Amino acid sequence: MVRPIAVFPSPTPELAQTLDLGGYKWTAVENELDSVRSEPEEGWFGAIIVIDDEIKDAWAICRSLRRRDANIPVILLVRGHLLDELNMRDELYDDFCLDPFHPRELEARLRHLLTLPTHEVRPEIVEQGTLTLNIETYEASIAGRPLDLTYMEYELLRFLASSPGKVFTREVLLNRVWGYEYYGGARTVDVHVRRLRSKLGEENANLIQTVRSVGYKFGTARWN
Amino acid sequence: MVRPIAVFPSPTPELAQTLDLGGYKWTAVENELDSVRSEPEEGWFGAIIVIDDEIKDAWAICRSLRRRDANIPVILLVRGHLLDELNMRDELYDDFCLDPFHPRELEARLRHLLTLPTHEVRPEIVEQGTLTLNIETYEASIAGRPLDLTYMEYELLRFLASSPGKVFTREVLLNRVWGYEYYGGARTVDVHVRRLRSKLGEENANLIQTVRSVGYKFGTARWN
DNA sequence: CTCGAATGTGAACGCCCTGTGAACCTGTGG
DNA sequence: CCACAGGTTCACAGGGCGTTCACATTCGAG
Repeated sequence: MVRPIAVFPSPTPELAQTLDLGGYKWTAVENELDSVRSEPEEGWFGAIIVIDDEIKDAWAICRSLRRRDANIPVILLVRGHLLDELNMRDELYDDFCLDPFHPRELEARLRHLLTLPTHEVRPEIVEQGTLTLNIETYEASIAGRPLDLTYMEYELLRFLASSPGKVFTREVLLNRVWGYEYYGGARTVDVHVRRLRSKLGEENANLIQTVRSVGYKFGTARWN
Repeated sequence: MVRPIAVFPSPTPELAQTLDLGGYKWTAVENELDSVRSEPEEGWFGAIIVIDDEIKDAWAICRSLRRRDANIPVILLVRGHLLDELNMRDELYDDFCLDPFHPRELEARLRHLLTLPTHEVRPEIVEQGTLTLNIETYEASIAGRPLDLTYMEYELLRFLASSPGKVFTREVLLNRVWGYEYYGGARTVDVHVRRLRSKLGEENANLIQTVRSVGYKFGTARWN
């Protein structure tokens, strides 16, 4: 996952290390305003809020996150003597971990909360312009018109569309979408791109753009 | 709350005391079969499963609870050196607590998980289009015509129909409907799907749709 | 403009996924 | 002991679709 986790306040070295080792991207936020301003366009992946000195600020951020999008997973780090703070505020967080924490416990909680799609009430959907991909149902549609895609076409389109504008070489695509080492079938990508374009329709074929001598990218067409 | 919490295995004095002081009713269960047999008519309020000696039994109970997809909240009590057990089994529990536990931490987790209104009571009747499933009587009918389904056919149909449109892999279906680890009998799912389709009748056979290379789903597009 | 490399395009091959019928196994009731 | 129902596994056939190839077209450097 590329989306960052919001961390309040600036994490201790132990916390930063645990996040880094877990492969998570994170961004420190200093206050509620910051948690809004620093939020990336795709939204936070989750939030880790330390309940310690600045208790009021911490809860303010939680409320702010809940108000904006109830589905952002929130994990609290809380000192034992502050456990009572959680009482009557159950709706402001999803999980908590006693601080100081055991790295493996926090790791397990992060994995459980963040990698499990069950907690996401909203259907997992990728949207780019008029293109909509529903991860749960494996359905795709563009401008309301449903697309009948095969498995590989769907996977390729999803991969491209989830990083709009970014160029991928054929080799990278084979690795990430097909999942095996490059064996010499680079043209396979071309053919799938072609079928995708034809299924996207005349007016949307340029959603997948060729970058000559490099590869392909997904981009909303701004000129015709 | 009157519904009891299932506790596996028989709780230690500390655990029993924590539950009693929290005002929870609880029932000790000894094994998977017990967790089904002892379940009150209104269903369990939640479950506390200790991951310790009888690991396999513990997970079997979790799978069994998850099988009747009423969202029974499951909290694990796990020794630190067994944390790895949780890996890849995220769908089998909702929260965990390191054991030995601090009473106030467990108390907070119980309150957080059990008092939140996220866990609704299991539905008595599932209706999707012309399909009707009566949970109590195990009766199914489509367009008024009653269906004569076997137990597994009924469970499979109910699971699929309760998340219309969502695609499930054979592996997930074996886990959630059959309730065991995936050992290679994926074709079992195919055969049951085929029988379901034939019993649904010619005109409704497409209610269960094949998503090639992925799995099966119930119904068609949700978003149209 | 010319040429070579990169990409688009149509078609054909063949693997692997799924549907399907039937056998096998297990438990239950008579 | 047999008959039967229901669940699981197996073998085989058909077809979808991913891959590859040959050829056409386009692009860009010089």
